[in-house]
Amino acid sequence: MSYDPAQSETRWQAAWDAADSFRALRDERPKYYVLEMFPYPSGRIHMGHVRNYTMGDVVARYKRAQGFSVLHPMGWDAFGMPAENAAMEQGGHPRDWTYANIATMRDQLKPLGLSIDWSREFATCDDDYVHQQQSMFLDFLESGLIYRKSAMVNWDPVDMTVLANEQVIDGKGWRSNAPVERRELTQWFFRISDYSGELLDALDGLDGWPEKVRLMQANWIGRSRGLQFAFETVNAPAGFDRIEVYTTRPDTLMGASFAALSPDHPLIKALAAERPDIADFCAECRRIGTTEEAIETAEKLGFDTGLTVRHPLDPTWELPIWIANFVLMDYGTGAIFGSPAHDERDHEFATKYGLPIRATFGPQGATLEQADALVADGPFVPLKSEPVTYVRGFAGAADQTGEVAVAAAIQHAEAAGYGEGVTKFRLRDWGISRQRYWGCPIPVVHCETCGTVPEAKENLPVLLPADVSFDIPGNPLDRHPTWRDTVCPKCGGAARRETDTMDTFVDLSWYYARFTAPHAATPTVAEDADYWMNVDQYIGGIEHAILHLLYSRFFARAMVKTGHLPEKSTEPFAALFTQGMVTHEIYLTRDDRGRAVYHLPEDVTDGKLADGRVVEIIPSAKMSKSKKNVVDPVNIVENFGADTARWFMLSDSPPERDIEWTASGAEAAHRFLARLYRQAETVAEGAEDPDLTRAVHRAIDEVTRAIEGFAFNKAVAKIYEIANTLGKSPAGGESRKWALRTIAQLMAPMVPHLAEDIWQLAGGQGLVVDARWPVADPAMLVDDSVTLPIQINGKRRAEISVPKRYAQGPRSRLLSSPTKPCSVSWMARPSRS
RNA sequence: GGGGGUGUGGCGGAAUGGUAGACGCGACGGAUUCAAAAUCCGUUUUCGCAAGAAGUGUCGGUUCGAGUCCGACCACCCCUACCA
Repeated sequence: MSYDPAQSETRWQAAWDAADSFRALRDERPKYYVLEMFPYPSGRIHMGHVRNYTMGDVVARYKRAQGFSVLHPMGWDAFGMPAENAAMEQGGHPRDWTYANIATMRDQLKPLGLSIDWSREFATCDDDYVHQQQSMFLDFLESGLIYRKSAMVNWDPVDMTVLANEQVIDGKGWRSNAPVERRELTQWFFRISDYSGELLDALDGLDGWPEKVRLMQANWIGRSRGLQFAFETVNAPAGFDRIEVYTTRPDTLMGASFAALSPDHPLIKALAAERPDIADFCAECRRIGTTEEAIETAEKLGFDTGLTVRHPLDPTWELPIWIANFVLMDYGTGAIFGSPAHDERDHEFATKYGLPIRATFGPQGATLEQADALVADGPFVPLKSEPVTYVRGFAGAADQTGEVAVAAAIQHAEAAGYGEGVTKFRLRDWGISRQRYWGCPIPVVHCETCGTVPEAKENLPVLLPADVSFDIPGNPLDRHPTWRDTVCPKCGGAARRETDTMDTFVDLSWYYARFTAPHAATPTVAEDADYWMNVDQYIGGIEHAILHLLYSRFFARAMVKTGHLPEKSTEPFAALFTQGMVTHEIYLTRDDRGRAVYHLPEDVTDGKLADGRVVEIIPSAKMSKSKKNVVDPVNIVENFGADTARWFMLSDSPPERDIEWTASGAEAAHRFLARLYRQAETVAEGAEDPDLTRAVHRAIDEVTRAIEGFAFNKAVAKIYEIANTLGKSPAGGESRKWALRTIAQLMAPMVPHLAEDIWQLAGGQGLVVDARWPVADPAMLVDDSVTLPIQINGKRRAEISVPKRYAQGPRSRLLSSPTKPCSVSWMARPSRS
């Protein structure tokens, strides 16, 4: 028999199924919950999935062998636009498309031999999941966590839907790539901004998260401390006596030269109604505001309204009110004061429109004249921590840092009563309304008499109607009278259903909790959540560092508040690991017009096509269909077996870094597995080889530490090493079999099928999947005799072999020599190799 | 503009402040074979026949000793961006 992955992988998967090995059970063992971000059922699994789920599987199997009761589930992120787009393009129903894809992908995933408890599988579009999510929505609504407001939204004219700020990239829709327009719509919002401070502060406690992700979230939440105060207007229309302004640099108040308002500011809107020139300017700003060139070139546009405001520190000092396209209505108050001397943007604006530029401070020791001269050509913007000299100060000392001056200015404003210190966050409330069909319906009705009324819980789930068509853009729910028209649960009168559905990020914000009790009649079950939560290790792509993870952290808090999760689940993910992408070279040739023509990897051999043409090679790019640099995992599994794909995914590159898939690497992985299989088959007579025994113990120690540290590439290297050692060892009989069995155990998390083969060939009892993780004997980790390198002035000059007991003690000595002193040192640890 | 990260052989990458280049790929040589594939045994940082010397982006510093710590610079990558 030779290594036959097709046959043996099927066999061992059947054996695990028969033994129900991976069912997650609540018992007396300590629990371990490992979760990989679940896939969107696009239709086929790709190499990124293989890498993600292999890593999770290594952790799951390793923890299982260590005696933990492991929860390792799988499900489907099944709502979303691609299903609807497919229905539009090819006909059919999004539900059918989605469930067919799930079936295909499940069939592709299962041969990988992942230790998943498939009994917990669900899709977010399952009626049951929709039901529980709607039920929680009603609880959140009742707790005041959800509200409805009219808001300017980002409207994607192609997908005909609202986008979250986060889904707008460079002014374009994240999916359609169409320039986003602004529209005013009544929308449902989650009050995530109420939790801004908490979500930010709690980042400090997430020790198991990458620093990078914590930073990205902190920047996204964006806390700033500043002064909010009001300008008194001079000749503004009635109702606009005061204009609220927010600034993080109140210390520059004496350098103010103008007030700038957003084109969307209420005062400007009021003026625009009267004045066509202002209306025209605002329309122009809106148009430019969403195109990509505007963001690139960022030209500052302003319009002088002719109105003025009084300076808060000097009522006789009037500042002009300008409309400025760079002032955003949804940050701060939509109004600022311009301080051109100390702000790049304000300086550009003031220069363009001939507004005064007055320095508030200059370099230490500067006079008023020097400071003013300095800022004439450009703004003076030192670090806030740098001491400067205030030449137009009004609070605190003349010589102080910006930080101190800001605090003093806030104190001054509060004492004098013209303003107060406030902390603001960049984080907006989370708008979840989507004008799409294929999502979780928002369980609310609009009644003519009672207004907006939550659907009664006994009427849940509100399921999507099946008879819909996608031949015209827009939301089919809007034009489905029998579904849309309903009765008010409060008064029984005629009412209309809410036709918006929820952002799919809502579905993703609690699936990890649902896995703890996936088929329960309530969203969660206290005992199950209490036992399984939190997720001990979460694994996924860095692209979810902000949105998904931040929303989930908010959602967990909302679930704690509404009693759906225990208090300890405020932070649901104890540890997070973000894995790198799978990349591949891109192969292309040029057509007669010089345009790129891409070629599939299987069509290229040694840099040439079958017809002999040489291809251009672009190194390491993310696998993408359009560039044709994709390798289908299904083919790899068919040709080499799942273990080869898994082994390659774990070798070479550290898990957090990108890995380049190469055909030669995959073949090498396969060769190694086959060689090891042959070694296990070979019956060798012989005695114990103490060197091998020691090497095996060392391997146990090193592989264990590598897996613990998420350094799977090092674990793989150590297994290569011990396999090479075994190949050269004269050991035979039981001692050799023990070595083989131990190697099988060490490999089992990575290549579980081959591990079972070897375990069996080497006389292991039962399944290796049920074997307890081996423990290294500390006494075997040190050699009796060690080779110590001798350094002279840090350079290796010699090595000596000494009995272990002499390899202790001082590490270096300073010696005198006839010419100059030199240091001789020796390492108190054994030589490598 | 702001924030973060990374620079080590031909390549992916190893190295608790203590022998730089583990392990793998590729390449080269040999064995086996009629031949090839597969397999097995070697060699493979550079210069040098050798002894030896140099060597972790560049320049400095700390240290008996620096890929690792500190400072400056260079290059590349990622994220983010009119945030008042």
